[in-house]
Amino acid sequence: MKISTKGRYALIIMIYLAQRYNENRYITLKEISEKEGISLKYLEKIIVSINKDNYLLSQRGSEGGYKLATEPKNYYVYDIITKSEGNIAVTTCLNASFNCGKKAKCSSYRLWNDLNGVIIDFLKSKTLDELI
Amino acid sequence: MKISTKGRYALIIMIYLAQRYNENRYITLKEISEKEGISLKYLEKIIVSINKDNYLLSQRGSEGGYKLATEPKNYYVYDIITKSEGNIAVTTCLNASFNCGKKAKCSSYRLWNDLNGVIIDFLKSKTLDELI
DNA sequence: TTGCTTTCCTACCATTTTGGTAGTAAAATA
DNA sequence: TATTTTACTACCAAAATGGTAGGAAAGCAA
Repeated sequence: MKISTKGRYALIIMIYLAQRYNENRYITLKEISEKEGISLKYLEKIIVSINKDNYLLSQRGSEGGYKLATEPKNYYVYDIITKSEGNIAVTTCLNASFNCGKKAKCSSYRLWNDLNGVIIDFLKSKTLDELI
Repeated sequence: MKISTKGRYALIIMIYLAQRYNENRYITLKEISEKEGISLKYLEKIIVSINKDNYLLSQRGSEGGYKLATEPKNYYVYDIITKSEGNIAVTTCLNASFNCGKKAKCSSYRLWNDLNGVIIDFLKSKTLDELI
């Protein structure tokens, strides 16, 4: 029942970028790595998964790095976590591919589904601008 | 970000017992194992962790088994899950032993702490009688 | 008192997930 | 052209997950 370091570090990266949104510059992972004390190589791997569908703006070479593509208020924690962690369903039995043959009439299933809803609602209610 | 089979099966066991609370008999794990299609040996291991502090009534030998010690409405899903899964903190950084040196001023920390609160409140609001 | 049943207890283990590291290619800039 | 930085691929050790196996202890029935 844990959000792993992928999700946690992803949020740290995004908060770091959001706090510097007004500086309007590309921020290197090297800088984030040094300031936050997280391995550069691991950050690289994590940001690649966040940056699917060009969620961020990125630029290679010197003076390159990453920055938010739009204002912090448009970035939902829910999206950051699902991009970095993948499916966050609270039990495997919530996955469509899981087939125990009694979902509709299973009271456990309904409970986990409700809990999942509560978690998703919470994460969707939070944006980066609330966190900076 | 998952509740493992331990927690899921623990809840299945408890719902099974709760549904038969009025029969006022000891129910064997063999019966639950066959009805729910879960390995007997694994259920044994799981129920031992649930049954800490005599959370249930148990009896060995023939005509033995397990039953609820009190009415289903007195069993909270929160207790069932924490007994079977252990600490359910949503991130490792919520644990007291985790020391990054900036908890109070960390906006990520506050977010995870709030999420954790939402989850705990939900699980504490559900009792077995609501699930049967 | 002898089986049989059922919980209780301790080990063990294969597979998957987590939390990274390493190396290199490609692009951009100075 | 050298340097910087992202982008991509492969690998790996340690921990967690999801069990299995074997037997001891206790209680009931015949």
